[in-house]
Order: sequence, then C-alpha cells, then structure tokens
Amino acid sequence: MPELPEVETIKLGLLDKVLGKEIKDVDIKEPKLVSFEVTKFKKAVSGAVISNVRRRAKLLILDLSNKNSVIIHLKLTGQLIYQGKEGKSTRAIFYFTDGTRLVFNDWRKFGYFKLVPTDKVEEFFQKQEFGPEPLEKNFTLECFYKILKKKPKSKIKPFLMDQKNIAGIGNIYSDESLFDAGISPLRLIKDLSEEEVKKLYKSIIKILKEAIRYKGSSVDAYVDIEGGKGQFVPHLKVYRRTGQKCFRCGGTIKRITLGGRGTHFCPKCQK
DNA sequence: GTACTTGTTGAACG
DNA sequence: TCGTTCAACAAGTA
Repeated sequence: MPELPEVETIKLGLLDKVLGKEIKDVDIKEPKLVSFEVTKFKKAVSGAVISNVRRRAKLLILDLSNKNSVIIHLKLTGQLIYQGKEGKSTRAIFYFTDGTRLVFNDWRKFGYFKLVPTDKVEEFFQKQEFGPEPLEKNFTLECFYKILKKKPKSKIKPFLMDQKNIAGIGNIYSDESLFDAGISPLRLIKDLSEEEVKKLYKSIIKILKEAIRYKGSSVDAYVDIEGGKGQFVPHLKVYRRTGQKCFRCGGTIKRITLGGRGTHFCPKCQK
C-alpha cells in the first residue's frame, strides 16, 4: 500500500533512474489505465524527455519536455520498476531511447495514468483539495492546530487518513503515528490536550521520515524502483500486529474497524 | 463459499 | 450541514 513514504521512495528512484531520458514509446496493455484514448496518450508522450519528477500526496507527477505531465496514482498495488520484467499484471511499459524501460505493474487494476498539460497540474490538484504536505516546511505545529480545529467532532484516526486534511497518510502510518504519540485512534479531536497535539505532530513527522529512510513498508505489493522491498515492516509497532505484544507496555495489540478500515492499537498505552 | 484486505469516491444514513 | 458507515472497484489470501 503505497502511502507518502513509499511514493516518495519511488519518486527518488525515478529521479535517479529515468530523469532526462527520452521516451521512445509506451505500451499500454490496459486501456482503462489512461485517462483517454490510448493512441492519443501514446502520441502525447512519445518523443518527450522526462524533465522532472514530483510527488503530491500519494501521486507521482512526471513532467515532460513537451509541456505535458503524466500524473500517476499507484492506489493499492501499483509498482513502477526500472528494467523490470513483463509479467501477468503488467499494465504498461515505457521504452526509452537508450534501450532501457520502466514497467508498470498493478494486479488489482486500481491505479491510473492521467495526462495533463504541465500548466494545468496545479489546477488538477486544487480540485482534489489536498491538505498540506506533512514533511514540507509550511506544515508547522500552528498549521496542524488550525486544521484540527476545523473538525473538532471527528475521530482522530479517520481525520489523519482523510487526504483533504493532511496529504499522504494512509492506514499504516496513521496507526503508527498514533501509537508513537500514545493516543487512541478513537479519541475525538476536541478532547486532545495541547500536549497531545504537539506529540502527535512530532510523531507524524518522525514516523514518515523514518519510513522514507527505510524505503517504505512492503506490506503488500509495494516495491521500490529496482523491485526491492522496503525495509520498514520490522519497525512497525502496531500495524497488522493484532494479538501480539505491545513493544512499549507488554499489552496486547487490538484490531478494530474504524472508518471502514482495519485499525490497530494498544488499548493499554494508547489513551 | 466466505470474510477480509485497501485508496478513493460517492451514496446513504442519523 | 456534518460525521460516519458502507458499497464499489479488483483479485488474491486465509
């Protein structure tokens, strides 16, 4: 499940491997993948050079030299693998003029490629109404307070997962951030003390940065640009550890459903 | 066969 | 209006 740290890892990988390369051709094996006609998509990207790679929330943006951009969402099981092999779940392949390639796999077919003129990318993201990027400088403690204030009656975990509040946090890192801060996912925002908000703010940034350092969590299909697994899973404290011992207090990790999502926490030390 | 997994959207409910 | 829950999407695992 690529969340912010996983998508960031892929972005860094793309910058390293395909920045400056010229796209010779694209093979789209799943027409549903692209936002409009396959032939038009192919025409729009062929011959263009990848001039930049960016990330916003959980989406990747490939800027092309011909003033087009390809916005990629990996959703649950999307993979971008440099020099990867074609397999059963391969949905697209970018071929570069130097003979290398970039393979897109997605066995659940939720991911998409959207072609947008580069100067309309901003507009696209404005429509999505994403909240601030938690690792950007403008995401200050004051900023966190301000957005929390907007939804005092919301439970903290679903709030963290809503991309309109903060961008890039999904199921794994909301559970992990709350554990780190010692706050129960069921708590209402208005009941959080100033101290707790501060702690949570620090935990979010700490956990996300740590996860990026380990190239993300390969819980499901996620792999990095070279097809390697992220190394953060052994560092997960609660996510998918149902019934196991809490590393902090020895309590038992519990699993509940919250906002339709599996939620893991330690009832003993997350209050 | 059934339940469950998950990012996102949109509908339905109280 | 607001917050929450559920279904849908896909396809595989337990």
